[in-house]
Amino acid sequence: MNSDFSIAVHCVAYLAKKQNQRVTSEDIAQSVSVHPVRLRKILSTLRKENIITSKEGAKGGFSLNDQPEHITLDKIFKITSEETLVPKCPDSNENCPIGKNLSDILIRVCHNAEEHFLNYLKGVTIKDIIDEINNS
Amino acid sequence: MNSDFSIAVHCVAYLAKKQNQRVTSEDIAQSVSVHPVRLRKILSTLRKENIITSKEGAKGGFSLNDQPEHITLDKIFKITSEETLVPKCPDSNENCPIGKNLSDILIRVCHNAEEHFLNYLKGVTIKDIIDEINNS
DNA sequence: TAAACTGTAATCATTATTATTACATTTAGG
DNA sequence: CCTAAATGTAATAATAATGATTACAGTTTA
Repeated sequence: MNSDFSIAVHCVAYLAKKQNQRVTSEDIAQSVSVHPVRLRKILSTLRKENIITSKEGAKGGFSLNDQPEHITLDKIFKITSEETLVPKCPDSNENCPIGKNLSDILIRVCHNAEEHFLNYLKGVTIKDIIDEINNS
Repeated sequence: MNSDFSIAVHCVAYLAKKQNQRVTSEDIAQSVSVHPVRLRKILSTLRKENIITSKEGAKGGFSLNDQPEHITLDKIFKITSEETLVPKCPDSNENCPIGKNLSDILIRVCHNAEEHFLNYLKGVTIKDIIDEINNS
């Protein structure tokens, strides 16, 4: 798994802290310590999923579409990292009854386990994160 | 995440299919399509955790310690891949209140989510896997 | 029309993963 | 007691994934 998920959460939390302002990728990059181009790539997927809005050109930037209490972490995880908990099994031996069938079974099992992972994240909102930051 | 987990499950399922026999890493490698040295490294961690027994020398090899219905996948996951679902956050800006605190919070949240992932795997045994293979 | 932005493709650097080689050690069996 | 067949493990090499950077086109403000 790459760190797109944690970077995306960071971006969204940052935008939530600056609600109703327009923030540049340069600005967010300062906080996350990640290259602005990489951020824009991640922000771009968040925009396509309607989490944020972007505006090009001078005085452009990014802003949040929704209230922090309505944005749950499972949604961000799905956008950035869905199926990454499902292992890539090596292409095992087709002539072996175990090798032949195991990977499909394991993929299904891990997919179900990921659902439970996501279900927990569904209970955590960006507001929860912000609140925790404020209390620390 | 590397594929140690799925390889380990494959090994254990293979040994379960050949209960009471001693199987070589070469033999298992045939089924998994992975280099025997890599397998022995993974098998070595399974041995240290008492899942399997190994015997060196001629006529040596690996065998299962326990009944397939007593081996749950969460245990194998913990041995091979614990904490891999917890994102490595980039070292973000210490001077930014969000950057400073977010990674600890996210790590905790993902750790909890991983618990739910593991809890699901706890309900799946090697016997379940074998049964599914036999029915497919 | 210049400056400040986003959008995105392409390339390069770094890190993680996997395969392979090499060799020490153990054990069975003639 | 010697040889062949195994595990155990370190070290290196090859490959793949991740991340940073460069480059530049397009958009918008002033």
